[in-house]
Amino acid sequence: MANCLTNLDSVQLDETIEKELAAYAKALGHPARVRLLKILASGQCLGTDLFEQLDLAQSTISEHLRILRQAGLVHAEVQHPRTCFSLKPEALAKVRELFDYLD
Amino acid sequence: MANCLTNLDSVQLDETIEKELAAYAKALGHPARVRLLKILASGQCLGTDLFEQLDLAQSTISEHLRILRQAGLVHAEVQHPRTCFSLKPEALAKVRELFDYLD
DNA sequence: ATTATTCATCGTTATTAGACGATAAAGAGT
DNA sequence: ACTCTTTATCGTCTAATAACGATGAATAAT
Repeated sequence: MANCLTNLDSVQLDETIEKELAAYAKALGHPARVRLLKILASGQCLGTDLFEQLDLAQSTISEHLRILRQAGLVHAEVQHPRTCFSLKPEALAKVRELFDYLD
Repeated sequence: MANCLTNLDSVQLDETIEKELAAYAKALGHPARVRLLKILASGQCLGTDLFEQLDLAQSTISEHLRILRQAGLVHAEVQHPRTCFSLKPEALAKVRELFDYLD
């Protein structure tokens, strides 16, 4: 068993961080949502434009955007009949910070 | 619609990266798996020790470990009857690198 | 008032994920 | 050969996810 870790007590576990990181990761856990974030990373964008960049039904993309919004990664500003989507400026930094928990 | 992005053509999309990042993120998308990674980040560990750190059935944790292995985040070295689990050294760096795609 | 546009939501279906207990497998030690 | 320990796998159940088409809601423009 080689030099396996003996004192696991010294590992500082934080359930809150674990849940937060997992929630962000889950939101990122689909290629379509990664693509949406990538597009939004270069500037805010209307729904119609986003719909053109993915080979999925409008309703499906809308659902992915809802998941990203709910995770706090994306912001939506309604200007009927359009909606302007944007990456939440602090979002990526927050994910990186949480990810550092694993170091 | 303010200053919404006009030329989406300039956004460089990479489907391979999107899939890779999504796959890693999916593997990270559960609090139990984040915890397992956190523990392994401080050193390799036998299954029995891991099982004590989570309030889940042994079979469930084994399944989470399988997912982490399959995602390339964790390595398992069998030394019957035990298995020594360890974080793949390059794994976290790889995730960070992929995450930079979103910048 | 009517229409056109855009995005969200609903209803449905199929697939995947998460959990558990029970069982199997694989040696190590007796 | 048998037993013990440890981890993986199986079978089952429930819940969540992903996808679609169709419909609904909200307003600006006609």
